[in-house]
Amino acid sequence: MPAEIEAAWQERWSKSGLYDTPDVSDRPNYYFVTMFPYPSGDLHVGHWYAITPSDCAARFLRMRGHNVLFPMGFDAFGLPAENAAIKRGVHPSEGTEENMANMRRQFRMMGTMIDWRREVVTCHPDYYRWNQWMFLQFYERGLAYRATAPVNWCPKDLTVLANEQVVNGLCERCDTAVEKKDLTQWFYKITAYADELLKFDGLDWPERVRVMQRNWIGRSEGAELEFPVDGHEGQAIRFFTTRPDTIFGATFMVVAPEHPLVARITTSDQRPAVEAYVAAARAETEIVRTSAERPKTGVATGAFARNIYSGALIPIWIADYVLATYGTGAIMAVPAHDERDFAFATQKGLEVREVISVDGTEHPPLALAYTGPGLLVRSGEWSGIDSDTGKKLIAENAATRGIGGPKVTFRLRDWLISRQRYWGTPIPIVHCDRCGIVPVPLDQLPVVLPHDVEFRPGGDSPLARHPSFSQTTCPRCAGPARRETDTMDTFVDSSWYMYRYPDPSNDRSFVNEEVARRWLPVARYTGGIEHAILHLLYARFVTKVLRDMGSLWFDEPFIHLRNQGTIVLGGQKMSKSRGNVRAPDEYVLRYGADALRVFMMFMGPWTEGSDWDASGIEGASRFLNRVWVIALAPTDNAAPGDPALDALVQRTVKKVTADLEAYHFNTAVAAMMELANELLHASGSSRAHGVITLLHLLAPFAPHLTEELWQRLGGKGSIHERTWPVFDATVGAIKEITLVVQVNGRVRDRLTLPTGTSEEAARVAALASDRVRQAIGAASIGSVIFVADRLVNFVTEG
RNA sequence: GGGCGAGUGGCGGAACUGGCAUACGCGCAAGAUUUAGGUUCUUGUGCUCGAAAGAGCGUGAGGGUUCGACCCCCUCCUCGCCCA
Repeated sequence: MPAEIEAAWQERWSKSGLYDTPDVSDRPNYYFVTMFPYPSGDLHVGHWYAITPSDCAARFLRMRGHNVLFPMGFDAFGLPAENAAIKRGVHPSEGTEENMANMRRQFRMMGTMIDWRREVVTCHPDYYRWNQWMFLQFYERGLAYRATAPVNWCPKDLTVLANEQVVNGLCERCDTAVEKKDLTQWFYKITAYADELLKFDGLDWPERVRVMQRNWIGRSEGAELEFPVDGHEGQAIRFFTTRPDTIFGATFMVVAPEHPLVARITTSDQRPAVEAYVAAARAETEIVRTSAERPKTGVATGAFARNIYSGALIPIWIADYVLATYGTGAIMAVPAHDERDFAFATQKGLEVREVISVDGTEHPPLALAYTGPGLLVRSGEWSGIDSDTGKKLIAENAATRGIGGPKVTFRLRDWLISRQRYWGTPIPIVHCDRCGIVPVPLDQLPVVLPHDVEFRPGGDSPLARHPSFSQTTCPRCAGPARRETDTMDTFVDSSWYMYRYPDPSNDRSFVNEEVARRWLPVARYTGGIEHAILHLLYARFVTKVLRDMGSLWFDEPFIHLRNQGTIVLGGQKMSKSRGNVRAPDEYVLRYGADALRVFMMFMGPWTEGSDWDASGIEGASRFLNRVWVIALAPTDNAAPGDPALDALVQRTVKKVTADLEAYHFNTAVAAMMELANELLHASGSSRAHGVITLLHLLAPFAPHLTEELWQRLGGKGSIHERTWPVFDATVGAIKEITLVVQVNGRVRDRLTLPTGTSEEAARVAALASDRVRQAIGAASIGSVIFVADRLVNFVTEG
């Protein structure tokens, strides 16, 4: 039954173009985007959980008078399709197209208000040519560059990864331990925007996400300095420290085993131990090396540096807890004021020298590192000043001595965008023996991904083996040249797709400015919290670059952001790669899409996520059946109205409206259930009005059922084009309240009184209650607490 | 280790700004309708004592502030996320 009604309405909506959103209308435009999926083949329950509440919110805004654009597309490049090609011989484009066709069908089945005319598919050349265009613009501005660096390599996916794609030292996709490799790769210079990316002014974003991005960017202020290596004229070890105020306490140095100076300064008697240690450290992963629980290991190089502040000669050690890829790959160790240095010093018997003291006096040997603020002691001319001032003064002093100075560092690294894989956007670069790196001229875009490639497990990218693709002529000198065969990280594709929906088929620019000005930036964006760093940070970066290029006029892509929680099954996030997905199709077949939609929104607070337990869908289904029965039951309109029911209807309008504004779908559904329960037993004109109002409130949640009932009840046009009910405060006013009567904080009675009853009247009414009098007994009343329309509390004395 | 969030019936969860704890739903029990099952409807459903009226206890544990605490403060436990 629901399935038939639903399919019929989907068909009619599609034919009538109900969800085709015009660029210009008599209503204000509102751009609502929810994250597009990777075309993995099926929309599972997790996708429904992400999308149907967003659709509900978009429909709500539409009924409130906005011209809402709610588009959808596919993040269609990526590894799974290519891995399937290697395993099963299906070309990635075929598999992807098939998957997208199936998922479009499923999207329709959900009853979403997606405007499919604006679909964006990132693996189509008319989309990815703009990836290439942007790359060339970035290149021209020095924001895309090629460099050799130790990069993250996933030995299973056979490609490099961006820092953001390495989670606890494991590949974000396949949980394989990531290795470090020195490779020449393409980067986007996101660090150039590090400071601006720390600002979230004017954004309505969850605090959590902002904190995560701030942590990821990891700005730290300090100083970069150098200490000369004793006995090695002209050699110095540069290091960054956030605590230049503790420099007099630097009693040794630690450099990464991979540090270039290690081989040069190691003394001959230490050489065998150092070489063995370096070899062992190289074999370890970063997670193991930096784990706080792991005992600190290290070997002395035999060399010494001069702490030019304290004047001491301090030993230089190598230890694997210092990473070559962070900062300068070397630190000054201040065991008295850093926990890791303290642990290392204790273990190796190195000197601990206190230089920061809470009370300004020196203490006996410390049992623990003191990492807090204090006064400098044993710090030469700076002794006695506070540590914050000390940081500043010593950093400045280093600058005057020509050995460094104040410095701000970031944890954020540049975004590594090259991937040694086939199924992605080709990087539009030609390598010419004569001219070097030559960008592909703009009029030659797109550089189309060739279709006829050979997929083989392992080894290099299929593009590198494709002769007519890789062999080309240099655009500059017309001599023989090679094309770049790396493709772009798919996060490049998704970093700007929201700018393409308004004008998806434009072949002159990525978006027409006039159209763009009608929609951009995104007013509301919803999606999974797992994208808090990666996708959202990249999208912000790309937006800022496009702004600086003059292509966009705003600073941030997404003004308002909310994240749904994750759907968990068997203790794990539901996802195809984890093999714990539940298909919605069987539920849709049995209960209908509306029931599944309502259930997903009713399960719990959307922003918190939930464990998947399908048994509750019965409740949603019963509720919708009840609405059906109530709506179609004959009503005697001549019968007198019921003010209490009218009031409940109005309060439900208020509650559902407020809840939808706040993404509290679960309590909105609960409120509508309560109203339905009342309507079931009501009759007369109030009931008829209540039914119509309920259908409007329910329309964004259950679009098919409400549309069908609206039509059956003789409504004109689509219910989805109707105006959202407005709360009538006069009708909805609460006329009677339950006053709780407490004696000494314990509830002794409840009285029904008119709203606004005065303290005096409430007191009198309360004391008229036998139960209250009994509870007070012989005691005398001390004070009386009165909260209007809520409670009166008698506090007794003696 | 640091930061953030969370912990409420058998289960999912609700509770405005410190004011009736457990709305709404699932499940369960009893009843009505039905040949039966299913559907639907009604009633009940935190724990303890009690025939009942009612009383006491009760929001992870312990303490505090307050007339009054799921809510605020302190200590601790557990889980999740981010950072190290």
